[in-house]
Order: sequence, then C-alpha cells, then structure tokens
Amino acid sequence: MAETAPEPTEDSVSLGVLSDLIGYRLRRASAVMASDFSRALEGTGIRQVLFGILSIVDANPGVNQGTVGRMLGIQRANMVAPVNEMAERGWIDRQTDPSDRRAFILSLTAAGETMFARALTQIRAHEANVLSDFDSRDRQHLVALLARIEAREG
Amino acid sequence: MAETAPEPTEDSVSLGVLSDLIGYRLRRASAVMASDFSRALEGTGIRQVLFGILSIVDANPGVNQGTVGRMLGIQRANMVAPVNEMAERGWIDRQTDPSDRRAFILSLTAAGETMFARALTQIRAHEANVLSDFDSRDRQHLVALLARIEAREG
DNA sequence: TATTGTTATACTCTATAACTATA
DNA sequence: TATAGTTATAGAGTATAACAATA
Repeated sequence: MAETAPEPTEDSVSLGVLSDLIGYRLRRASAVMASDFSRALEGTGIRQVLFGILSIVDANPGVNQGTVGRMLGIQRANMVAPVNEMAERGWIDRQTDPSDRRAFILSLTAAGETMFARALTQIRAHEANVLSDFDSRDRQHLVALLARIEAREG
Repeated sequence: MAETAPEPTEDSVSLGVLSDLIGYRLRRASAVMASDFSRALEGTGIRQVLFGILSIVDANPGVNQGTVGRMLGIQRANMVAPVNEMAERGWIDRQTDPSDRRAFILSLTAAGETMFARALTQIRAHEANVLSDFDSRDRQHLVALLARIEAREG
C-alpha cells in the first residue's frame, strides 16, 4: 500500500495551473454572477442579454438596432430573436428609420420602461447581495481592471 | 429640426446603467479572454473546457471523473462528451476505479501530457498578450477580487 | 457595390430526467 | 436506497452564409 500513488480525495484535489489563469477565474466569477442573476430575475422573463438591450435602448431612445448589437458584441443575425421577443411582449417599439428605410430604430414602450425599472431594482439587489463584502473602492477597482481587459477586444 | 430628438449616432450611444454593473463587466471581460483563447489555440483542438479538465487530471493523476466535474462546475452528464473526446484522441486514460467499480479514474497519457504542456505554453502567451499592460500586482489583485466572487457560488 | 435586417443552420455549453450497474 | 456514469433531449448563446430591400 505504501508504494501505490494515493488516489486524490475530494478535498485534496487541486486545480493545477488553472488557478493562476485569469481567463479561468473570469469565466468562473462570471458564471457565479450569471447564475445568481438568473435566480434573482426568475419569473420576470428578463435574461442578461435582454436586459443589456433594454439598458441601451432606455439610455438612447431611437437607437439603431445594429448599433445596439455592436455595443453588446451581438452579431446582427443574433439580435433578431431577442428584439422580436421584446417587441411581441410590448416592451420595445421598433420602427423603420425614415432616413434609412433598411434600418430599425428602437425605443422602450411605457410597459418596457416599467419592466426595465423593476428589473434594475432586482439586479441592483442581486449585485449588492453577491458583492456584499465589496466596498465601493473594491467595486471601482474591479470595474477598472475589467475595463482594461474589455478594451483589448478585437 | 431643432425640435426633433437627435437620433443617436454610433459614437454618442451609451451603455446606460449597464456600465455600472459588475455582472455585465465580468461577462464582457470574460468573453474577450475566451475569444482570444480560441484564436490563440486554433487548430490544436483544445477548448477552454477541455483544458480545464486536462489541468485537473494533470495535477491529480487518478482523480475521479465526477470530482473533476464538480471542481469545474460541470455536471456529470456534461462531463461524458469531453472525456470521451479526449479519451478517443488518446490524451486521457480512463479506467474503472478498482475500489468502486461504478466510477472512473482519469490520468493523462504521454500524448496527453505533451498536448497539455504545449497548450499551456500557448495559453500563457495568450494571457501575457491580452494582459500586457497588467503588472504582477494588478494580476494578483484581480485574481483576489475574482476569488471573492467565486466563493459566493451557491 | 455595400449595408440592414432576416432566415436558415450548426456548434458549444448548459440543464433535467431516466436508465444501468454498482455500492 | 443511494451514487457514478450514461443517454436523450431541450434551451440558450454564438457563428457563418445567403437573401431581399435599400442605400
């Protein structure tokens, strides 16, 4: 028995080099946030992608649909289904751009504004909960570090 | 013209409340890393999930398959395909655990060790590239902040 | 010719339930 | 009865190519 390699038990298992990789850590932290987001917004019909679109349309009424996608890193083909979904739910008003009739300009309906405001309240509570041991300096520092990575997008 | 709301142009469009949300920032930063990872490892057949499994099996030869999944947040049903894939490629040796014949214990083959070492070199280069303006203090600080979020996993 | 939104399609990752063989 | 791995399946997110309408 002393000669055989010990079989790793649950507690003694290590991540190996993975624990030093920023890509892996980001992936896991992002998954934790996403999972708690889903739990917190359950039943509202709001998903991360939908909220992203609502936020940009709310802040920029009459914004071009393709522009919203580019801001979020969503290709135009993949914008169609979520925008349809929210138009059918009566959250988003989608109109042909009179100055370029190929394009759509988006804005929130009154119902969309209400949904957005409610979701934002729930999301702020969810973030406050997951990040309850983060003070405002921690949060700012984290956002700043993440922004430097986002800026490397290409 | 002075009365009509200006239509947002690409440059003037804002993310709205999204820019303050840690969940969104993590999602985008993680996507930037994932995208550059894919580009850097193109042609090797290595994906993020596969490398995660390789790293744990490398560090813990003879580790239980289900344990690997739990470490990575992958459910047992979703471990089958990637492990099959790497067993068929001859990277992973999968054997019945003699002390519990329901279970599999995993280790890397010589070919698997070679693939893992090569991939790690490429991944370190990819991380150094994306994080070229991060000094070691920045990296450590980021990992520490992310670890605090990971710890909130439920 | 180029661009906007669309459709169709495919692949990865993820989530759940039910099965088998062992324990 | 509980657990490990498996199978089947379905839902999201994402990627590419080709099309119609418009620029």
